[in-house]
Amino acid sequence: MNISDVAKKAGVSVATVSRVLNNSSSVTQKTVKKVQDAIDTLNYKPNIAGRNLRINKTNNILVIVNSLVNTFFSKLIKGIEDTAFEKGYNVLICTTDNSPEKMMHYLDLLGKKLADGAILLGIEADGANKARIRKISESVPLVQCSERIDDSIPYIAINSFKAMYDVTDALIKSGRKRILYISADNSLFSTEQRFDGYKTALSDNGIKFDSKLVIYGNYGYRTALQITDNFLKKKIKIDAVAAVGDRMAYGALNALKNNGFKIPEDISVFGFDNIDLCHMSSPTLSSVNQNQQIIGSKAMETLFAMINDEPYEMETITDYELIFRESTNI
Amino acid sequence: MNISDVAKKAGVSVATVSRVLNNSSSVTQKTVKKVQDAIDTLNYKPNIAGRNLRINKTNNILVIVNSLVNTFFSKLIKGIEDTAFEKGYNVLICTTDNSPEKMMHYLDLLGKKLADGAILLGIEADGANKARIRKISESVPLVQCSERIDDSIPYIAINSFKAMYDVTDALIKSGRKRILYISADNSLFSTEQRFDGYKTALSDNGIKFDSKLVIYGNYGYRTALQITDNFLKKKIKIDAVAAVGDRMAYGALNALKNNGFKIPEDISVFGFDNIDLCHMSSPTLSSVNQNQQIIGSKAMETLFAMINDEPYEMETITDYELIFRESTNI
DNA sequence: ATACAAAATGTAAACCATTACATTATTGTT
DNA sequence: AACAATAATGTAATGGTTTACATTTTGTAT
Repeated sequence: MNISDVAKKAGVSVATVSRVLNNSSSVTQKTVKKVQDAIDTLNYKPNIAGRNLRINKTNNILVIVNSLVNTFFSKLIKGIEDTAFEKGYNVLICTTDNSPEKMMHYLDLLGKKLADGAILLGIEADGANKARIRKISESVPLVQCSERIDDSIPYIAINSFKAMYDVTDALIKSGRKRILYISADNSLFSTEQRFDGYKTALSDNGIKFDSKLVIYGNYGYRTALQITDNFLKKKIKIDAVAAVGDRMAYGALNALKNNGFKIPEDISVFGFDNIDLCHMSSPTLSSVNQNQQIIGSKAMETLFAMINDEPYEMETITDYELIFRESTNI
Repeated sequence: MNISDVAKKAGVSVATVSRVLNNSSSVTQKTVKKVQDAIDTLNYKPNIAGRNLRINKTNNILVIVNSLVNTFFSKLIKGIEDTAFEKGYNVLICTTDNSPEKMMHYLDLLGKKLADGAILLGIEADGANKARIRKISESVPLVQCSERIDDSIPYIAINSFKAMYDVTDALIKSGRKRILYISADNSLFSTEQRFDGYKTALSDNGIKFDSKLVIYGNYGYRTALQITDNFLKKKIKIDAVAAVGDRMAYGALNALKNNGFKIPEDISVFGFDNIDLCHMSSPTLSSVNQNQQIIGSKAMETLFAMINDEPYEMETITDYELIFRESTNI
C-alpha cells in the first residue's frame, strides 16, 4: 500500500498526495480533504525509506558514547533527545565500550547515510582515529560534546579548568592546604584541564604543588578505594580530597572512614559530576554540578544548524555550579 | 556516487557489484577483486536508504523506554545493544517521559518502516493504548520487557512475585515480623506481583498482613524519605523495611536514621534493583539483583527471531539473586 | 464572452540497490 | 570438435517518494 493507492482512492495524482503529505503550497482545501480521507480510510503511512532515498535525508542522528550506564551521559542524552524530538529527529544510540573499532564502525554508518549527523559524547581518540574523525567531519556534520577531540569540530562543554580551579580554591579558602588530587589515568582533554585547574589554584594561593599528592584511578569506586588506601599507608598528611569523579570521591571517602578519619572534620572531600548518590549518602557529598540537559540540548542545536547550513558556534561553554554538602565544611 | 559508478569503474554490471556487496554466490575471484578495487578507489559506501527501500527492511530496532536516566534501564539497553550489534542491528532509543502520546508517536514510526521491530521497556499502558499496542503487535514484531502490557506479546522479565516473596521470607527468617512495605503508586504488573509476593510470604509464615504497614511512593528518594518520616510519626512499631526500589529504600533508611533508629540492629532495610549505590553507601544496602544485561539480550534475541520468522518463547523468565549487605542482619 | 494571469493539478524522471530472468562464457564429456 | 550442463554475468523491473516541468482549471479584467 503506497502513495499511488492513495492517489487512486482519492482520485488525484501522486504529486497531489505528496503535496498534501508535506503540506506544501497550492492545494485546495477540497482536495486536501479528499486526500486526507483516502489516507485515513486506507490507514496509509508514508514509507520512510522511499522518502529518505528521494530527499537524501534521514532525520536520524547518531549519538556515539562509550557507555549508557553512567547518568552523566544518560542525562546528556536526554537533553539531546528532547531537542531532537522537537526538531523531528530520531536518535540512534551507539555505545562503543571504549573500543575505537566499534566507534569507527559507527562513524562509517554516517557515510552510508544512516543518519544526517553525529554527536560524539565523551569520546577519546588517538592520533590515527583523530585524523579519520577529522576527515569524516569534512563531509558529515559532527559535534563533540563534553570531551574535545579536534579543534575543527564544534565543541560543547563546561570549562573544566575553571571548575576544578574553583573546587580547589574553595577548599583552600576553607582552610585546607594539603589537597589529595585523585585524577584519572587517561589522556582526555578534560582530565588535563582539571589537573591544570587544580595546580593553578594552588599556585594562585601560594601553595606549592606536590606531586606526591596526586594519585590516579579509573573513575571507578573500587580502584579509588584501593589507591586511597594505599596512599594513606604512606602516612602523608592531607586535609582534603578533590576527585575528578564522584565515584572516586566515594572510594576515597570510604577509605578515609576505614582509616579512622572524620569527614569533614579531619578531611574534606569534593567530588565531580553530582551524581544522584551525592544527596542520598551520609555524609552527603559536595560536588560540581553540570547541567547535562542543557549541554545535550546545545549539542543537538548545533548539529541541527550544521545539517541545515545555518550558522553555529564552534565552541559553546555551559555553566556549572559547586554544590557544598556535608563532606566539606565550607 | 552510486553502484553504477562502481560498476562502470570495475567494468562490470551493477548486478555483479551488488552480488559482491552482498557476497552472494557465483562471482569469480577475479571479478570480486576488480569490483573491490573499484569500491576502494572510489571509497564507495552503499546507500542504506536505497537498500532499505528495495529489500523492505531497515536493520533498525526501536527501544521505547520511559527514561534513560535510570541504570536499571540503561543496563538493560546495553544488553539489547550488544546483541543487536552482533546481529547487525542498530538501536533507536525513544524515551517517552511517561507520556502515552509520545509512546504512541514512536510506535507509529514502526508503521512507517523506520524500524523492523520494537522493544517496550518497562512501559505501562492503559485500556485504550493497550488495545492499540496489541493491534500494532499484530503487524509488527514487538517485545515487552520487564513490564507486562499484554499477554499476546512476548515477555521477558524476572519473576517479581517470587523475588519479593524471597525478600520477605528472608527478613522473617532473620527474626523480623513487622515489615514496613514501601510500594509504588502505579498499576504496573510488577508492582502488583511484588505486593502479592510480600503478602504471600507473610501468610506462609503465619504472619497476618497488616495494611497499616504499607505505604506508597513514586520510586524517588525524597518522597520515600517523606512518607517514611510521616509513617514513623505514627509510632507504629516495625523491625524491617522492604521497598520495591533502592532509591525508596534509601529514603526510608535515612528517615529511620534521622529518627534515631540503628540499621540493621533496630530495623533491617531491603531494597530492590541493586543500583551502584548499594555497595558504596554506609551502611551498604541489601537488595535484589537482576541481570539486566541478560534480560536485554534475551529481549533482542526474541525480537530477532520474530523478525526472521523463527520460533521464539512467549515468556522468558530470568534469574535474580538476593544480595545481603550491612542494612540487614541476615 | 474573451484573453490572460495565476493557481491547482498531473506526468514522468530521479533517488539507489536488489533480483528474477535472460544471456553469455566456461567446463566437461564423448 | 560438438554439445550439454553449469557457472558467471548482464538487463531491466521494482520498491515508494519527491519535484521540475507541463498541463489544466480557476479567476479577473476588459
